[in-house]
Amino acid sequence: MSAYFRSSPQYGHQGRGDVNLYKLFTELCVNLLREGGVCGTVIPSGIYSDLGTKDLRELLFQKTQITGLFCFENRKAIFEGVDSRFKFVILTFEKAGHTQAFPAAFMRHDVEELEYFPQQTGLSISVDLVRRLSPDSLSVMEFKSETDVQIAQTMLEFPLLGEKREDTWNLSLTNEFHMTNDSHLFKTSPGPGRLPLYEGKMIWHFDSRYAEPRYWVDEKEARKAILGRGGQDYGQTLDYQRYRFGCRSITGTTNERTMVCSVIPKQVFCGNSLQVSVHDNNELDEQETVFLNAVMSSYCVDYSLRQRVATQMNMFFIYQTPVPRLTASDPRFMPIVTRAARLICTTPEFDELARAVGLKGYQEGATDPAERARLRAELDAMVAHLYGLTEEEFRHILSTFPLVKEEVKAAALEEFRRQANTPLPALPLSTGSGGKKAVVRTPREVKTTTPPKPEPNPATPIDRLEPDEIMCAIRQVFQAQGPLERDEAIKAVARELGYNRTGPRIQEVLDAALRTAVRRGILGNQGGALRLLVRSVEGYQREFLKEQFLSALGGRQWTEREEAIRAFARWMGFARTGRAIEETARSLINGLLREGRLQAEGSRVRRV
DNA sequence: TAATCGAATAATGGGGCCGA
DNA sequence: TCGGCCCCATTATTCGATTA
Repeated sequence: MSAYFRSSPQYGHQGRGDVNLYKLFTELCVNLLREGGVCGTVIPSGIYSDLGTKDLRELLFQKTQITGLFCFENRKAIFEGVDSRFKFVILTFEKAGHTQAFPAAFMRHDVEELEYFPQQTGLSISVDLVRRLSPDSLSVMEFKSETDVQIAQTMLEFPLLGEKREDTWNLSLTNEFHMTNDSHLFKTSPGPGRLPLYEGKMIWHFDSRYAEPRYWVDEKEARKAILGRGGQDYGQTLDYQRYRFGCRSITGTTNERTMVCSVIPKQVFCGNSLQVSVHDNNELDEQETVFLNAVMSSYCVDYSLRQRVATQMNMFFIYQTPVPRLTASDPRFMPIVTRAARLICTTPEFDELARAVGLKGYQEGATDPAERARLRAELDAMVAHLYGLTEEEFRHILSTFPLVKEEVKAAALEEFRRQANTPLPALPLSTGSGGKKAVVRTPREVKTTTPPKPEPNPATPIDRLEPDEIMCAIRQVFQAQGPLERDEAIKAVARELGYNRTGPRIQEVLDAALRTAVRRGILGNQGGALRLLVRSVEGYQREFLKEQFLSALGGRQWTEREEAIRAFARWMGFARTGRAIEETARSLINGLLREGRLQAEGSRVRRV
């Protein structure tokens, strides 16, 4: 049966995964429609989230105009006998043209709401945004408000975790042992030569002993299984002998937390309900593992994943999460690492890890519940700042965790506010009253080829700074701080550029730069205060961007495309030319070429 | 052949409701 | 007030399938 469907030309968009009636049916609907015909169908939510429906989404985006994606949860037993957490979609589309944006509503409980959809409920999601958020799967995130879209775009300033980078660490996940396929290896009692088998339920945030193990594995047998039949065991260090990042693969969006992860001790094996990081190519060192764990444990990342995941924390979801991949060369790195390490390293098995991040030993781990709560609030706030979120946005994120205690959320928010006023201490470790100060090791040499952020040289006179460098500083400041009066703004930008005093010359230059920023649509003037107009490049009108692109290009000289894109990004104040900017700029170039406002020769372009 | 994803099904324990 | 029962949240297990 499945062979028939897989080979049928009329079912050419079924993609990977199981043959599934609703998938077949959806494609059939598209095929049967005449041009201009419309279709409405009730199907499982997998249509917008699963990897196996990627091709179908592509088909719907390209061959139809989607007129509605209304998703409801079966909480109120709209379909009897179906699990309450199962989600369905009422999908409507017209076979005409293609979809640029579509109205969507998620996690509704009452079908009556359909009456007001999409006029009064729901929001518009652009296909372009879907492509940027989920380049690998085209899965649609479950946005419930414009704030969600905004936050997603802000977070997208950082590279997706699955993107392999030369200049920083990378994450690759694996399932070590399969609970079914490898069950012959599992013993039900500990013994000499046996190591515990960790499962998902055994961990919680910063806690790798949340429950006791059920199974043990003979180390020799396990090594043999890991190395496979061909692999030689000459005593080499395998991943289980390192500290690893591990996360639960069984989860749910209505659970207290959706992303549950921790650093796993050495000398344990992991079942497939606990996916772990791969280290055999030095992808991640110990400090970076701790850093990754801190970021992944945060409400920010969890919130992002909750909008994608159903019940399985699949790897492709994790790989499509934007994560700031800081290294020890960044001043914000160690404050996060040391705090997270104090939460993780509370037992002797983490002594080595504690030392690797600069603590004296596991004795410096935080065991007092109040202190642990404080450290967690600090970490969550730090990560929220790292992502460049506003207080409103962070508040919104916290509000999407109804099962988390109010006081925990309040502490995180309060800490967020405090950190907004007081920059983070470089050496964080105040271990409470009477506690000893920890020593932080000098950051190790990082294997970065390019420094993550070019530090402005404070010695450079302001007149000699590149104008675009000032634009980037302006965007940076407003991204971090929100609306500012003109005078405050000048001071803040000056500080960002490394000037401690704002003399008359600096004031003059920066005042002019702020006006330029308004002209370029970076800032807006609202009631006397300046504020960031648009956080990321896709918030702009396309026509406006085309003008800006041409302006950034300057005269009629030939410019390499790459260089032109970079110049455009700086012109708009974006210090990093991320994927979003890159894609937008390429599309602008194509548009301008079509309109004859730009000409191309090989890889170079110039104004006409 | 290992890695990975997807779907169906199930066990368990707590909380709350309800009738005796 | 108490016991039974159902719902919900949580945490899986198992099987089927494709793809690199």
